[in-house]
Amino acid sequence: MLQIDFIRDKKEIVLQGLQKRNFARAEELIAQVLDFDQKRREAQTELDKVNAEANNLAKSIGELMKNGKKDEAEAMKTNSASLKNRAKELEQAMKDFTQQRLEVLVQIPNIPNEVVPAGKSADDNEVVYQWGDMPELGDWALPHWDLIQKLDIIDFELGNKITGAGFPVYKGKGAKLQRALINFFLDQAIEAGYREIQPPLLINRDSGFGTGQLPDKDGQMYHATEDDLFLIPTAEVPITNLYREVILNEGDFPIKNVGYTQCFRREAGSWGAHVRGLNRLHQFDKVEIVQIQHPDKSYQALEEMCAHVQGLLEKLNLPYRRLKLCGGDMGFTSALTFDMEVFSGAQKRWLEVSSVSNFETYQANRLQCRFRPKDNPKNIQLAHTLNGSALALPRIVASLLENNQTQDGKVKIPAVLVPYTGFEWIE
RNA sequence: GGAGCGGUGGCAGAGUGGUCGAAUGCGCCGCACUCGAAAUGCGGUUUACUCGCAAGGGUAACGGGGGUUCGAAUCCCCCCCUCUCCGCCA
Repeated sequence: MLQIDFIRDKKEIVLQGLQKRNFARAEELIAQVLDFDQKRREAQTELDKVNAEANNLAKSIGELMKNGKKDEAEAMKTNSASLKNRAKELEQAMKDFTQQRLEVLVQIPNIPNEVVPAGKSADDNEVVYQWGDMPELGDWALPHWDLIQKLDIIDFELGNKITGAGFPVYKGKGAKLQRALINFFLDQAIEAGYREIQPPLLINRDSGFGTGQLPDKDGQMYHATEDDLFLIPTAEVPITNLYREVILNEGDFPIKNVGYTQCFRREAGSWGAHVRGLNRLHQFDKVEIVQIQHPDKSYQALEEMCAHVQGLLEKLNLPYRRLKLCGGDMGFTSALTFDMEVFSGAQKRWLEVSSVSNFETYQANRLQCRFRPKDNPKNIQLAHTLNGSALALPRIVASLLENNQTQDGKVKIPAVLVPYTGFEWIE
């Protein structure tokens, strides 16, 4: 969430930024936040005074007791009763205003970076880079959902039996291909200086709040109600939360972690004709890179992360394009997001396979992830958080299968993966 | 799931009603000594909110919440978590 001080001091900048997102309720919510904030401060100022008075009184009574002046002490006690009542009222008021302020604050999205283009929907995203040759496939080319059935490597019917739609079963070379991709992505990230993390797949409410999934997006996560835990929608959640309520030293930067996890998404209400096959699943595999950075270096890091992701796609020889998301299409918590889309030759569609974002201090403020500047250790500041998929597997698999299929019904494995798969062809 | 122990500052660890935001040790920072370093000595070293142009004040926090009391780290109640043992089990 945005920092209250920033909203107080730079209200115009906040409003301008929110406008770029086409965030309709900006004026209203900002006014509410400032109002609750004002009331909260007034309550605190008075509460502090009352408490100070009560503290002094208690001290005096203590002195009198010690000196045996019991009568005088008793006389003062009545005074403190009324102070106590007043303090209770004020404390309640403080709590209420703080809570109300928070409730509004979490409804306000991040302010887009100045380079973010204005726009309303995915149609307004900017293609900033494109790489690779478009696959030239004949009419014989099959979409991946037909291919996987023919090759018998991924089974949706079995998944339906075990769980339900969107939970595929990977079999034989299909399973091995998954494992190969995961290992390839992890190895590449480690080589790029990331530390591998294996986090829990269930998270508590504090973690969900820290990265922004809670309070509003709980409907998108699977909920283990008995223990009030949530299945992670992405490794971003546990890995970023490693740094919740942490004060880092400036020398700790850059912090670069990578994790492979399965991801679970309810995807409520988002099913349709264009999400056939592997295009959208409830459970899928993803390797995620997460950085915690000094504010001065975070955009450099963002570029580095994009370059890493693009390098992976190039090594897999998948034609892709890089999009700079417009204000209207960006995620709630992001300040700048680049999406990578791969062209899938038989569906003849661009598929999003990665989303790389800088959240600046928006997540860090929720997480309370901060650092001490070297030159001024007292001046503790919020860090910047970033993350990106590197990469999400299902659509990579879909495009690999489609683009690398041959007319006689086989699929060629990209050379970089062969050491991981142990085979060159799926047939 | 049952029983027990515990939860205090960066860490370890004292503190069982007031003068305790908290001893002591370690760590860390600064200074002195030294050619330099080590050792030693001295000083400093939590965070949040808030008032103030500033200097500098105030308040809160000892797992979380509530209560008793003029006054709570300390007493009482509820909850959470760690650890140990038992049970179950990969």
